[in-house]
Amino acid sequence: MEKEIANRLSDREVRFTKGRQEVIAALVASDGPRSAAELHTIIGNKVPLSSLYRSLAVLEETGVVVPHFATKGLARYELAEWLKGHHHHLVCVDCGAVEDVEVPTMVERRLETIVTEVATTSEFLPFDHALEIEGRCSRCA
Amino acid sequence: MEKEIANRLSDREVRFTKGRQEVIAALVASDGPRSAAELHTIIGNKVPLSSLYRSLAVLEETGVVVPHFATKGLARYELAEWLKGHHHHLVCVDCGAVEDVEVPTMVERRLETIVTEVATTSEFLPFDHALEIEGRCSRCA
DNA sequence: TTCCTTGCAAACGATTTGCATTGGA
DNA sequence: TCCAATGCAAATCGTTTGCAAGGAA
Repeated sequence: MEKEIANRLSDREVRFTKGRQEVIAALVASDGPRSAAELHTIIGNKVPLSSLYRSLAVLEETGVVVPHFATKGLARYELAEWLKGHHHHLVCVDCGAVEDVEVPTMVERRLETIVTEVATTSEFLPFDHALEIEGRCSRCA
Repeated sequence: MEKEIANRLSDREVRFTKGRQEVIAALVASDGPRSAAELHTIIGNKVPLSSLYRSLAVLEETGVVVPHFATKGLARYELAEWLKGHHHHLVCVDCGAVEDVEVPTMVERRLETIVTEVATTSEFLPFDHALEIEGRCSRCA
């Protein structure tokens, strides 16, 4: 996976520096989106936050990571769909943790059908959808 | 609708002051969630932002409004479901505007089925769900 | 009077930026 | 060599809070 990312960056003449590699490694190891502060901790406080934000900005512009906003004023980042596959999120209303869920292809198809149906009733051109399931995670239940 | 809100507040011994009424009026007139800054403009810059935030906090605690986070970590508020009904959102990837969509009951049922199916495969107790449809709105298309 | 609410300004946390320095092709 | 990437500190943005003044019960 780091290989595909390296190629993507080099195609766009963007360097895959050490700092950027650490961000990617941290995201690959995560089972859900992570905020800059969380990544900062995971990486071990080596990389200053400002550099982390800069790495995330570059990776976002290159289409490698994508921001996600589910809980109060915090951007969390995750690998783009072409890297980690299409998925949805379980958002804990108590602790704010966000976890990925894979949805079986069959179910995903039904969901796409719904999205199409909903969008045709409005003047809106849909490209994507996100299903956020809110509830309580196993730790908070 | 303002009547139901007034009752809810008085039941909880919370005053329905002029500032709070203006926030509600602005939200009732909107077709999607609105940020504090947007409400500030709609209301006409009369109410200072800090008071607006305080009104929103009280209305949120009383269950009259709910926050929504779709773009750039900006909080946008809308009337709670018991007031405006269950609905979903169309999020424009260009301008960031968020608009409500009503989903026919039949379709909504299918969506609930999907949510239940997805959640049973994980240790997660779902109470609610939000379907965000990302695309381009009629103005940006 | 006694709380609750407001306005203003200052404080806050998350994120961004300017600038001088470092590092890679 | 030369431009991009970094670290640090200061700035910015959205949001929150302390405090003194205003208003309702």
